[in-house]
Amino acid sequence: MAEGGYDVSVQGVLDSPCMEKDSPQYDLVREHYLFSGLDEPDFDGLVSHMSEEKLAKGEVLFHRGDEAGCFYFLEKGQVELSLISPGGQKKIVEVVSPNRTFAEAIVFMQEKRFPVTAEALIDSVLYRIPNEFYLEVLYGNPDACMRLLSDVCRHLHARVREIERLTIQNARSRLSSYLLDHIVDTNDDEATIRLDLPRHVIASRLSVTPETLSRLLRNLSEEGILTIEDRVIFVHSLARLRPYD
Amino acid sequence: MAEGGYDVSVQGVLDSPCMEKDSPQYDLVREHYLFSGLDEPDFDGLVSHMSEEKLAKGEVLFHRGDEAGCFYFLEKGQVELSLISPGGQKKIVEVVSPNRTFAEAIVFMQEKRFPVTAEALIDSVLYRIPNEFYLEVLYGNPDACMRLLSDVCRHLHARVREIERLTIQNARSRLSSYLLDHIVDTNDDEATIRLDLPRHVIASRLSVTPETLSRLLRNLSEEGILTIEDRVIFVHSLARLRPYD
DNA sequence: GCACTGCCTTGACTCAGGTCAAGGACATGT
DNA sequence: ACATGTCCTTGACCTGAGTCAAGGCAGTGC
Repeated sequence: MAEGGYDVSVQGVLDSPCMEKDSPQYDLVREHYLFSGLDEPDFDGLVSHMSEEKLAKGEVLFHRGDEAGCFYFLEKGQVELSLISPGGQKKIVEVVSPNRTFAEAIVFMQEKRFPVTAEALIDSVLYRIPNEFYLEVLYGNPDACMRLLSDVCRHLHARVREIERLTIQNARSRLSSYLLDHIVDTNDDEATIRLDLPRHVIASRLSVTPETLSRLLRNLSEEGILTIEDRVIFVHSLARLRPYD
Repeated sequence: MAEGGYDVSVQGVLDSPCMEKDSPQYDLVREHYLFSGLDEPDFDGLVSHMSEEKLAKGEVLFHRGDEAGCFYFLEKGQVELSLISPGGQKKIVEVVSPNRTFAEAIVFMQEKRFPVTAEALIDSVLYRIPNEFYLEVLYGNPDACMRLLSDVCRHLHARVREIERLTIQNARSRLSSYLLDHIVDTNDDEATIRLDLPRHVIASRLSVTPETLSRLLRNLSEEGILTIEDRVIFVHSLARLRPYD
């Protein structure tokens, strides 16, 4: 499964030319911070070079090491970005949610190859944005440049925090951080959390095995810190959940 | 030791106004890719806002969380960038060598705080570059923008590779990668490596304890893969050193 | 209904790497 | 020469998290 040839071409889907002006999708993309700074002609020029791509659950958009000539805007679905070892071990670095771009850092990489593998977690729709056209637009647009810079720096910071979690926090603390990041509702010392991903995906994000994640959740539950109901978790004591080290 | 107040002011050294035009230092900074794209007036304007800073071994330049109004060019010395847990555990994320800038990604961070702590590993000399002036120059200079973008993306990629090493490689493989990255001379299947850092710093970079690093090196040596002479290592079989997974 | 498949949980066992404690090898100062 | 400090190595022991193997529990298809 971790094999798979390096298929640089589009996977099994035909590109449709582009999206309609003033369609809901058009507006969504327009609002993204990487594009909102562009003036209308620039943006429309860019849109005319975008193409839609549909991915079925489990389909791979690109493999790590593939030649990278574009980046993506996810319209709907969920896409995981992962690292895969020659031994077949997989680590999910990030899960992209709708209305977010990904792989935009590629635009400036010296080595134009994707550093991760992208695979659809559920059926997804995305727009492919060719690097060269975005670069062109960017060149004459300092504001857009600054936005992109700030975007990439945010990613960089997120990666540093991930390294921190991996090195100076244990599995339980990582889980706590994850849970605290996914609170949908809270009052006082209690909170409700909705897990929007299957357990094994969360496990990989946290760099533990599904078995360990399962045990950790059971421990927290046995300690009375939280109650689990399928994908919804009720935290009874945020103070006790919060990691110390 | 991991305590230390959040001292935002300059640590124990007076800023000298700036460096002389056409001094060797001036030329060195000028050649750095973040500045080489600037025209002379822009660069000189920037230089007039730079200030020199000297750090003694062990001195801290800034702590994680400190307000960040500038980034740095290291003229000489060695500076470690590290993460420190409340429990006092430290992880060295990067060691900066001379003629490199660091913390430049801060310029674009929404939250203007250093995400790491910077401490001199040996006596060091550096130049402080205020964000606002660099930003100003950058704004009118698409080439410099592109360089910075590519710089930040390189960092981003390095962090992704670090995450990869931490999650899908074991300690031995990480050490192998490190050694392979520090080859000074090689022919055929042999190589010479010079370690330019004390063992405990290398250990932290690899996210292992000094004890484990010591044992790993001994194992490799006992297996006949390499010979250790203080800070110089002779690899007898690169093939056997190279990590498999 | 029953089989099949995907996803999660549980228990028993293993092991890589951390912790703790005790030196050793140099360098520096007195 | 001797103390002191820093950095590194070694051994004995421990433990967090992985591995392996065996179910459990939907959901889907026949």
